[in-house]
Amino acid sequence: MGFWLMKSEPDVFSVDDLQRQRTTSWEGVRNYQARNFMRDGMKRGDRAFLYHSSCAEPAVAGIMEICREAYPDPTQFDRRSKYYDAGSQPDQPRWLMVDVKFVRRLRRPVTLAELRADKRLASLPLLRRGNRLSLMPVSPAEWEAILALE
DNA sequence: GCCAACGTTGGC
DNA sequence: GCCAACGTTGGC
Repeated sequence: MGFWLMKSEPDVFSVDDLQRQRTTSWEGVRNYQARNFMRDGMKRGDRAFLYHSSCAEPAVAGIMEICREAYPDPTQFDRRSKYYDAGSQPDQPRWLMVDVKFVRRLRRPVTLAELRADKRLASLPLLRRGNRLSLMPVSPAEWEAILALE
């Protein structure tokens, strides 16, 4: 089983929203490296942390499960969507998404500051300076280390 | 293929 | 709102 971390701005989509909806399509990934992780790495049953970014207290907030593997993101073909991509051809979609389902909230949010303070997480891409990946793999050891902080 | 300009991300 | 860092674009 693989482990991941996926960023979301809570103003747009938060752990509260996921808990309410139970499941959601992870639309709007428009970065090739992140897309490749979804396409080549994410498998049904994998677990992912939901991380709140661009907010007052950036933190890992919840746990999700990948419930559908990568498939074309329809928003790339929707002219009214902010994720519309005129360069993507319907017979050769450029962007993919996965579906995720709510597993549980963390007992309390584990903040970015707490993650930074933990030596075991030193190589987590999230903590690297200037990192802009919206979705990244987490090693089993890192997964456990983060859970130990909640 | 290089690289400057531009747009976006995301912590603070 | 600021700004550093990075990815993308497009002229050459």
